[in-house]
Amino acid sequence: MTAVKKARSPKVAHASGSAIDQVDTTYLQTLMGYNARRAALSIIELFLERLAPYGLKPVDFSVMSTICHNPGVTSRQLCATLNLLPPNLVGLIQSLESRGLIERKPHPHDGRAVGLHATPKGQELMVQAERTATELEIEKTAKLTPAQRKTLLALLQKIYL
Amino acid sequence: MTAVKKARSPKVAHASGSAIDQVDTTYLQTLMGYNARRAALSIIELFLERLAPYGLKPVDFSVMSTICHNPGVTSRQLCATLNLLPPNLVGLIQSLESRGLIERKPHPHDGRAVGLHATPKGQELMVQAERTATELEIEKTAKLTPAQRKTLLALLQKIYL
DNA sequence: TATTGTTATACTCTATAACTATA
DNA sequence: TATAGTTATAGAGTATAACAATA
Repeated sequence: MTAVKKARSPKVAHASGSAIDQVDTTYLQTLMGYNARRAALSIIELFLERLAPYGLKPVDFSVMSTICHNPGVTSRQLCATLNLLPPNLVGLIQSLESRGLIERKPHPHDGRAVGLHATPKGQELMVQAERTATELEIEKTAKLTPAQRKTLLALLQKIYL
Repeated sequence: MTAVKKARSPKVAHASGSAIDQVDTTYLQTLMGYNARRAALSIIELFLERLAPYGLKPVDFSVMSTICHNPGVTSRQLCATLNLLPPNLVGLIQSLESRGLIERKPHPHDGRAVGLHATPKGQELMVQAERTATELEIEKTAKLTPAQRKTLLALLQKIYL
């Protein structure tokens, strides 16, 4: 069930003039980066469709979710946590604020920083959005048992955390 | 060991004026898309460094690797296999050709199509590049046992294949 | 009529340098 | 001096529409 086929050496080749009917990706499938990227893009494709009604793309969603679960979090903390660059967060935050989903309040101890808080409207949106996201993910991972799903999450976190 | 903590509801919040010291990402960590993307980006980051000497980025690498293992493969087949769009492959193929890594030969049965073949130079480069990629991946997944690594690959493929 | 490969182009995402205000 | 937030901008990646040549 977890068997992985041996990758073919690049030197092994078909005759020069023959056509390929079935493309062999055995080697690429041995690479974690390739598989993780393909799996992520597959999920994100559906994510974009399902979350479009909320006006949220993956990064917007992760930022909003993190703000909801961490009221008062700063931009810098968001960047460090979600691996974003500060300049790329500025417009995103402004957009969320102008939509009335978040508020910027002065930081309690640091006059340079700004605490980000979800408004009631933003909180309500995210309750629905998170429900939608979780549902979509369960659909996309339908071939996995709940135990396999837990295992997969834990193993992925061992790579990037 | 594979335990997954319960996600906190978005409604649960700290007091409005308090600062966040440790950012809670419990909910995002329950999402496969988030974890797969973070893991992929973590691996790709090192991939870019290590494969830069070969002049190969992830997409170049996957295209070259697929051509090596499938001599005579067409652009369309590459697009379908690697989930790329034809217009975005044109410049990439031209670049690989001008570097002397691949050759374009007429397709045996289809006058519209062009068969792509790795040159000896391209094959030699890819033997080294694939070795480097495999090494880097083993480093990045060092926290996983070989059995866990196999499991992870198989589970990811259940999502996107 | 459908498909392969191509061109042109637009849009999004990501990255870098430099500035200001505060610590 | 270092850090938070910001601005401007450049580069890479990804997307759509339309075309010529061939099936």
